[in-house]
Amino acid sequence: MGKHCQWRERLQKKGYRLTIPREVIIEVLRNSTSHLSAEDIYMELHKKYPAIGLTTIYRTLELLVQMKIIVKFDFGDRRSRYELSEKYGMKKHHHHLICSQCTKIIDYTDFINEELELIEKTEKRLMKKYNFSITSHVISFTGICLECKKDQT
Amino acid sequence: MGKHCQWRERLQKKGYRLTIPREVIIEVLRNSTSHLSAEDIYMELHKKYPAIGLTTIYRTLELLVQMKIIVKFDFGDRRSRYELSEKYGMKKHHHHLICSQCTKIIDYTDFINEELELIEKTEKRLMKKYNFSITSHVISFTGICLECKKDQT
DNA sequence: ATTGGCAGTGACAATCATTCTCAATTCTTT
DNA sequence: AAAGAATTGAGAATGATTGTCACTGCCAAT
Ligand SMILES: [Mn+2]
Ligand SMILES: [Mn+2]
Ligand SMILES: [Zn+2]
Ligand SMILES: [Zn+2]
Repeated sequence: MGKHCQWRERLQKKGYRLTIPREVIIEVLRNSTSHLSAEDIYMELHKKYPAIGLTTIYRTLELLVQMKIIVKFDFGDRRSRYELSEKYGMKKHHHHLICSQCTKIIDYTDFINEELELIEKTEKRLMKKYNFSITSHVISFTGICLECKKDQT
Repeated sequence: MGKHCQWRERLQKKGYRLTIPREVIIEVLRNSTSHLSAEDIYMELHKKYPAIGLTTIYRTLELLVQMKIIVKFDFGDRRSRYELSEKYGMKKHHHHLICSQCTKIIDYTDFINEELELIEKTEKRLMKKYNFSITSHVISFTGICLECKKDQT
């Protein structure tokens, strides 16, 4: 229950079928807390569904991105990573802290109010000034995480 | 004059040599207003310096990134793109507007004061809370640019 | 000025995520 | 059941990036 089920209707309304691969790929994304790559998903599924091929994973992810059911990220490790979008998953909108040493990624959602207000204000200003319809934003901070700091003697 | 020349000393201090490819690659980046890929740079150089190979471009870019003389970006078109970093180029720190239709990228530098203050404040808060040394941030807004909006009837 | 060592280089091969192709399978609708 | 469309998987192809290796040029010590 809740909106996290509506992706099915959304697909069907556009004439797409509900298939096992689509079901299971979304399920994997829902049950994961991290940012999965196509291959991560493939390996996770392969245990229970050895028939599902990597090509299908890629195709499905592409479709889901296009339908805005999931979001595609590029964290600089040369492979795309995916998250359920806020609307269809349980995760709240968040920003990222990326460790440039170990590539670990911390999601943070505990914005202060000013932060949200300012982003909104900035988006409005930019839309007007550049005649640009903003649909989403990505904010990430890069640096060195605690563990990596310790490691470097 | 100005700090934009100090990259030479920076390289030499670390024992790296000043070579033609390094000189020219930085020159190309300096003279460009857009975000160049390795191949963009290669093609630009190839006219005047046909002897410089693509491999060298990649190697040099990697070195320059590591020395923080340039910055590597991932805009989602599956190739890395590079900019002189604020310290060594003339470009001011900026954020990005990315058109998801035509992949055009607008740099904007006209922050409002609140924007800069809030980023600083947020960085401080995150560093403390997550024990994370933040060295840089990337902020980009994705959407549809004016031209693309017109095109879609 | 030679020599030895090592940074720097370019051609080419290898890698690896992603996309393409195509024949086979499954749904949906008659 | 049959037609037509959507979906699929295997394997080939693609394309950006990285690795290899023999070669070149620079510099310091002789
Ligand atoms: Mn995330
Ligand atoms: Mn830029
Ligand atoms: Zn780390
Ligand atoms: Zn556009």
